Amino acid sequence: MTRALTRKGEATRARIVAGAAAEVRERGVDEVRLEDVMAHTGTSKGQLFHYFPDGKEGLLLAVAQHEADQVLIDQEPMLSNLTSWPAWLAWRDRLIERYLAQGVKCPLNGLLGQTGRRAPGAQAIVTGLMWRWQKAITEGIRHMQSTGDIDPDLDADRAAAALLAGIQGGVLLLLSTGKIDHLEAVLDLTIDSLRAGAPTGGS
Amino acid sequence: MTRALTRKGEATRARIVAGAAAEVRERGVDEVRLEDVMAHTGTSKGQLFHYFPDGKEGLLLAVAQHEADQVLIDQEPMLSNLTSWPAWLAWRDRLIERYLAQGVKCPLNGLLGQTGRRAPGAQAIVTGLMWRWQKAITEGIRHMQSTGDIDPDLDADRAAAALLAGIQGGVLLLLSTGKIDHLEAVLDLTIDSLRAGAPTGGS
DNA sequence: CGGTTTTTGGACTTGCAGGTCCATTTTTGC
DNA sequence: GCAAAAATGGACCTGCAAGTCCAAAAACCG
Repeated sequence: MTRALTRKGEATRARIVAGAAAEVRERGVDEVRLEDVMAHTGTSKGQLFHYFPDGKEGLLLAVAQHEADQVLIDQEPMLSNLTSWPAWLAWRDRLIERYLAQGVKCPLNGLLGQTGRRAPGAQAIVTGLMWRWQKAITEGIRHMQSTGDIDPDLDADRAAAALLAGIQGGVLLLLSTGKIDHLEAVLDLTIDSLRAGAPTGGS
Repeated sequence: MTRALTRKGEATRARIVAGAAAEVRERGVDEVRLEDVMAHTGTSKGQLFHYFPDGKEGLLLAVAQHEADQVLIDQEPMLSNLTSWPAWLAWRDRLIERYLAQGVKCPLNGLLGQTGRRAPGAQAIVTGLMWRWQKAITEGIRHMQSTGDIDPDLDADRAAAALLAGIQGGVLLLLSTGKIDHLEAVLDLTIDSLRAGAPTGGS
């Protein structure tokens, strides 16, 4: 665990991870060859195995963590601020925008389901990401409940789970069909549904 | 296109596809070697390339089609019969049951997103599956609208898109986390939401 | 400085899995 | 039954990509 990385070393390592991540986004996990990474980052095989002694697997794991973190970062500060309906819509817009821009190049498409089976570590990364994501949504719902904008009787965690699943599915369908419609529909209808349950306008 | 397959030939071909499908479910798409298929189906390399001249790619394509069809078949007759709330719940139960049993072994996990990029044909298979699936849901919603059980003003296609996305995400999360909670939450909450919008009990 | 450790480059090895080929056996259809 | 076509078995080829190794260069640190 004690790392002996000099400045330069750390920079190189970071460059490799970033380059590998780009390569994964571009070609997909299974299609990435170490040579691609080397070419893309201007490094040699010696370096790759110097910084990632476990070889490709270790590198991909680092990439996965890097990308997983990025997914949540990209949603900030909206995701941590779901305190009003306009804020929810702003988050919605950010999601749409982000995934529209990303298009087919999902950095985690290989991770979900498949890679989870590969490395036990990858499983943990995905699970962790989903866990954090859902937790943030739950907190948003709870806040809206505290302000009376959402029915306090609603199971916040369950609703967050459903919304998260919807988002994942929406992204998945974006990946396979190229259309963002599903993601949009999920976000709009689910948020509407949350609003509808509010004590304000209900039965 | 002119096939010259004898009885035996057809049987062997089917055996290969079925065996390969099992193998894909078991090990995942990328981890399947032709030798695995050969061992599992008691066939030789000559046979594989005899029935699938395009090699692995052609075989996997056949497997994909086979599995995609199965996904919808497994939901019958419920999926084509969403004509009452109990019927909807029966469908829900069937989905839960099916995916609970299937667990991590999703035959299409490699297809979604990733393989879609690989073969242009795989893309079409997934898109086709999603299209048919969504269409069936849409028809269910339309029927419920016709009987007054769902608000006629609801955009059935959009609602179906959202539900489909939710299901996909639920399955995805089942694959990565091993828990069926997300799928359950999506189904229950979405169906509830459809009911809530009904003219019967609404504002 | 100068010894030590880290970083870097790249040639080389290795194993594997997809794909080719052809000889042999079986089935078909008349 | 017999010729043609299809089915089968398996040896062989081939290319690729991960991983190994070591020697040279650069950075670190007292």
